[in-house]
This record gives sequence, C-alpha cells and structure tokens, in this order.
Amino acid sequence: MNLNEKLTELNEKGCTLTIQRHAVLEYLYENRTHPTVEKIYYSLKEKFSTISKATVYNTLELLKNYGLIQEITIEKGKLHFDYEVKPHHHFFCHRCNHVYDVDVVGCPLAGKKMIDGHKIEEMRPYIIGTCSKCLKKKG
Amino acid sequence: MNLNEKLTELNEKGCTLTIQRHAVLEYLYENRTHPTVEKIYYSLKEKFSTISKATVYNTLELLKNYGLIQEITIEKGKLHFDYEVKPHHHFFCHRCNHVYDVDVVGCPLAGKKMIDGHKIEEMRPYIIGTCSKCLKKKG
DNA sequence: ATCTAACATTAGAACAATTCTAAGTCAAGA
DNA sequence: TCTTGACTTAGAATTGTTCTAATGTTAGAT
Repeated sequence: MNLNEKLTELNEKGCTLTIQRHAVLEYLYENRTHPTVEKIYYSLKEKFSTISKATVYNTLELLKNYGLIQEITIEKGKLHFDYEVKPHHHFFCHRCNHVYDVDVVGCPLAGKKMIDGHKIEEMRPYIIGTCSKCLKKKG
Repeated sequence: MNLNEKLTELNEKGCTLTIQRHAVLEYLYENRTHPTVEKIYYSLKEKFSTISKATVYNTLELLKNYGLIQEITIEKGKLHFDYEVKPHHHFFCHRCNHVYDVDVVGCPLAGKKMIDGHKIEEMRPYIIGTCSKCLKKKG
C-alpha cells in the first residue's frame, strides 16, 4: 500500500490531514528502517522546526489505530514504528540495536482469529539475536 | 526445571547465591503470572523490607543472562518476566494488561539457529488482543 | 468572506520506568 | 583480623512517554 493510498484512506475515514500527519506518514514511507520515536522526531524537526514530541506521539498513535502503521515493542523501553503492516517477523540485533524484517512462511497462526478463547488482534513475532553484520565484526 | 535445579545451576556456574537472588528466582517460581518489575519489587519488599529496586533489576538481568528466566517486552514501556524459558507464545490483553501463556505447535522457526544470515538467540512470539475474560465483560 | 466550535499543535512540565552512583555491607582467603 | 572483590542499598539521574494549558488551524454554517 503506497503513501497516497494510505493518505486517501485516512481522509476518507474523516481524519484531518494536517501537514504534521502527512510528514510523519511520509517519513515512515521513506524510511523503512523501523525508526524509534526519537529518530522520527529529530528527523522531522529538520524540516518542521516547531513540530513537537507530543504531536509525533499523538500522530503515531493515531496512525496505528487506523491500522496504517505498526508499533514494534521489540526493544526494551522504546518504541519503533514500521510503515509496513502486512504480517511479517522482526529480528532485533542486541549488538547494534537494529531491527530487520524477516520473512517466515508457514506460521500456524496465520489468519487465526482466536486462540484459547482469546481474540487475536495483532501478531508480533520477534526474534532476538546477532545480525549478519555484527557476526562479521566479531570474527 | 524446578527451583532447586536452577539454583544449583547458578551456583555451579560460579554465581554467588545471595538471599536476594534466591528470593527473586523463588518469587518467579511461585508466581507464574508474568509479573512486572514493579510487582516483583513491591512483593519482595513485604518480606525483605530493605531490598532495593537496583538489586531487583540487576538480579533479573543476571538471571536472564544465565538463561534461567525470560524477559518479556510485550507491554509498551515496561518489562515482564517469566520463570519458564521453554519456547512458548505470549498473549497480551490490551484491556486488562494481563500476559497469558499460549501453546502453538508447528512453528516453522522451532529449532532454527539462523535466519537470513542472522544468528537466532531468542524467540519472542507475541500475540496482542482481548482475552477471554475481557470478551465476556464486554457483552 | 467571516464566525465559530471542534479539533490539532505546541512547549514544557509531569510522570513512569530504568539505570547510575557512591557509600556501605558482606564473605572468603591471606 | 585485614584485605579484596563482589553485592546491596538509597536515592539521584536519565530516558522515554504522557499530560496540560495556551495557542493555532480547520471545516462547516451563516
């Protein structure tokens, strides 16, 4: 789903399309590195010097609630965000703190709506380890 | 793996078995509710009134590094811990903030050591939604 | 085009979770 | 007993997130 499709969807659902909301979504569209809130905030500050942290947090929460972006709680104590909402796994390298996308096929939970009587609304399959780049550094 | 086995393993690996470390591990052994650090700290305070937060954090980190307990980053901004380290999924209810164990068989990642050139050290399969108890409350 | 009410943004304070620090305690070996 | 190193403590500091009150913006009604 490209940027314009998401912006249109937001608009059609009655959400005001402010310059800040546009900027946050566009930033995530252009930066598929699973940035933290801090990273998003300081990057946007370069273009929009008066943007506030509260707006960034509010906007990320809003976009998440519209199902247009994904929140990632893989790193202890800080949030990352992902433009891509299609189900996929995330790999976190505890050496460089980088989040990678990984594709895993054949997940038995795919498409399931319920488990043990609980209603499934979101999947967050996280994998922790050392990434290929950091493995090379070591040796 | 029962409590004594874990304590013995700690000891054999040369780790000093202080009363605080014993207490933290025992608390997790007896409370399989995936408690937060705050919960662990205040519960232990009742028995050991001078135990400090730093010790609880240090001990949880130490036990985690020995592979004896599992850290859970399913809830935004706060840590939960689990005595059980055998691979299993966690379900988080965003209404009551409770963490449940769920068994999922047939995970294609089970036993895998590598993915996309990254070294897998830990799996954290999280599922978010509304738990069976909260579903009943609603209606 | 103007008004207005609802909504959005801002700056910074407040809050919550975690980590750090420096002083004190404890245990084991010389 | 003294020393050394490891552990714990209390509280300060830091970090990440949320709240607040004032200000700014928008869309719809007139």
